Amino acid sequence: MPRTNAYTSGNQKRRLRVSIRELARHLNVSIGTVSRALNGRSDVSEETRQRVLAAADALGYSPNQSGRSLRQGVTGMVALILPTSGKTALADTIFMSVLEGLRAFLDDRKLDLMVLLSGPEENAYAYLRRVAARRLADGLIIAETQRLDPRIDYLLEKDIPFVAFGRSRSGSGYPWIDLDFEGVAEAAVAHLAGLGHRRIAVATAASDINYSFVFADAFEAAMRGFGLPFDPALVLRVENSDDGGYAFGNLIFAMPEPPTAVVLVNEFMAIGLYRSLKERGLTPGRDLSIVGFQEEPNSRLLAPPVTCFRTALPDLGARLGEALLATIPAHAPPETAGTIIQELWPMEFAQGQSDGPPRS
Amino acid sequence: MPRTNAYTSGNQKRRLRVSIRELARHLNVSIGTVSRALNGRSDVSEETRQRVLAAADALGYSPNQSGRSLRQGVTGMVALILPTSGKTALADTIFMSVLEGLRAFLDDRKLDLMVLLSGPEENAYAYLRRVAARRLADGLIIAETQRLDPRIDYLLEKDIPFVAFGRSRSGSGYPWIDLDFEGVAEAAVAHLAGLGHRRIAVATAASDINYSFVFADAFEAAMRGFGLPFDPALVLRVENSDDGGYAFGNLIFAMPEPPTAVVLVNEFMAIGLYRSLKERGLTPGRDLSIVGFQEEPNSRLLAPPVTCFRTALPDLGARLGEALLATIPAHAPPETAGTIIQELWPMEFAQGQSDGPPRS
DNA sequence: TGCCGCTCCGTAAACGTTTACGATACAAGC
DNA sequence: GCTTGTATCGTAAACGTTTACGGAGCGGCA
Repeated sequence: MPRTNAYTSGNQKRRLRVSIRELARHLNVSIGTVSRALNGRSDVSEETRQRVLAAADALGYSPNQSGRSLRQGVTGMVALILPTSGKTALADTIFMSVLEGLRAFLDDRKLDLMVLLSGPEENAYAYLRRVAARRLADGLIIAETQRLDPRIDYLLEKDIPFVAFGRSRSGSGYPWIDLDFEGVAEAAVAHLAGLGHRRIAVATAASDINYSFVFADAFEAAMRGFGLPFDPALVLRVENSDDGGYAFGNLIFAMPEPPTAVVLVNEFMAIGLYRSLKERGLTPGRDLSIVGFQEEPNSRLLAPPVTCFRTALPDLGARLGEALLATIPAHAPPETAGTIIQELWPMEFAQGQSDGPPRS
Repeated sequence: MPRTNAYTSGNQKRRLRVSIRELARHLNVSIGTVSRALNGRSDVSEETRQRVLAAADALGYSPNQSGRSLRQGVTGMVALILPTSGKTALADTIFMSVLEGLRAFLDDRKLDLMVLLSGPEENAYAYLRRVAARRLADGLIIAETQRLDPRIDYLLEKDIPFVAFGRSRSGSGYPWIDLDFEGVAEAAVAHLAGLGHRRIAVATAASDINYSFVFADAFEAAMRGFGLPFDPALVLRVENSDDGGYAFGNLIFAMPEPPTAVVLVNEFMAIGLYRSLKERGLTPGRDLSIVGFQEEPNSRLLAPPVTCFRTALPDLGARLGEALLATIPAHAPPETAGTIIQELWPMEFAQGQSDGPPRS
């Protein structure tokens, strides 16, 4: 197929795309020299380098990425794969902050970040396979790890560099960063126990996301650790959204003996829970103590402000970048090359006004 | 540099990546035949095709995207470039819905969507140049178009297929989809005028985003059109966020003669404005009529619900995809090939409870 | 003069595909 | 038997880079 260099059909014919070959011909030098000049190698005279740079600018030349990565075996890109679950608003706001930190981190290292949307959760695995096999990126970041996550098994088997945002029971020995759900559960229970609460409920996510199990287990361990009575009926798995929090509220107040305090696995739920309380004429912090998880930008709207655990999400994003790069031979800084980073990310306590001593 | 096919250093040596050449050698056929078999061409016997498919699966072969796009001149990807402005929450929630529609649309056509984050607004142009020149994607979608947007000039000059989400004064004859700000402004003013309001303020964005000017201008035209007094002091440009809405509230109530109704360019502002009203003991809909723009998921939390104009964002995303594909020769469906789609996207009125007749 | 080393540049191979073209084998038609 | 057509496959070029290697030119030194 003879694809001659296309011209626009307009009156001023204009070359669509100039290759390094044409640039070299235009300069009367070899393409090797052009490449060396553009890539800042030393074995080219300063004079020709300037000539090349000037001509490249004049002709609007820029290297073709496909040719480049084909030859070098490296794309210079990092992909983050995000399930765009319809309701799971986690992708929306919290993640944007993590993303910004990650992006800035990669930007400093001349790498580009591309976010790929895998669509609804059930397609996540199929999508990953499609994308990973094509080697669009030098490394992958997967999010919202499931309790058993076939993506992890696949990536391990194929030896594709990746880091997981969240743990999983699948595979082992792979890099991950996860929020310190255990630490939060313990600190939350300690805080509430210190206020005098003994009957504490927990709201965790109903999906297969790994942390929903981790958090529930950690909660139980903490309750027992502090010598509080643990009632399995007070561990409720609801939808991971504000609607889930609303449902949670309805559930606990339908109990013969409602809890006096609750711990939420995230703050989306706080929004709905507040709504549920309001409908009953109850006040957060007085009639029910609420401790949330990661601060969610929109929960600033809530009054009274939610007592929660939080962290600097952009820093977390940057750390994800570090963990990923350490597993990519071509991009790993010498000091961390080959290191497998597995890290629980600490959260700090932020006192709000949604908690207090039990009322009765 | 002889990069022999690498092996892992583990005990069970495993080929990292198998190329079409090795697959062909393993099958004792030519690489041409393998390629034809995998790509579903007709000039290969059904028997060999099955053999090839089986072997490809067994060896875990999948084609290298760089080689593929180098040869074909097409990447099969579409890039959406998103400024990740720190405060402009527009990127966060509204955009996710548009994205999902766009993703599904492209997915049906075997194209992949990558979202690229250009960082803070001031870097948007530099980032676009970097990314566009490398031809990572067959087409680009740019968002948050500025009043004068150098990105558009650049893309037009380089003949790179793109569609803009939002109009601009830069360039012309390029495809875009934009919300019907003019229609909304007129309908909003008509609605409020019908309720008896004469003194109406508008809150628009303080940034250089194009629609903030369009909206303000359309508002003025509508006011004059309905024979209402137009007071330039009632056109306020505030930060495009809930904080901006809060500031807007403080501004109008500091006026000697506050407006009785307001129109907001988006609903983030409604959140802050409600806060401002609440602090003054005022009630939306009774003390101040509020008409918002695109419904924002989190504004569901507001009570009373905001009267606003909205639309099905995923459909809009799909339309963006159509407009883009029409400009990409390799991907355009025959019926729209070469068409330049420029479209104002209609919004529909949604009656809430944040408006009513003026009080005094 | 002969040799060495350095600077600069050209040559060509290689990365992994796709695909136009030609070659082969075989069946069908005269 | 010869020609023609069809099905199937191999060959090789091409996409746009990067880079190992070698060669030319030149100055310095013994």
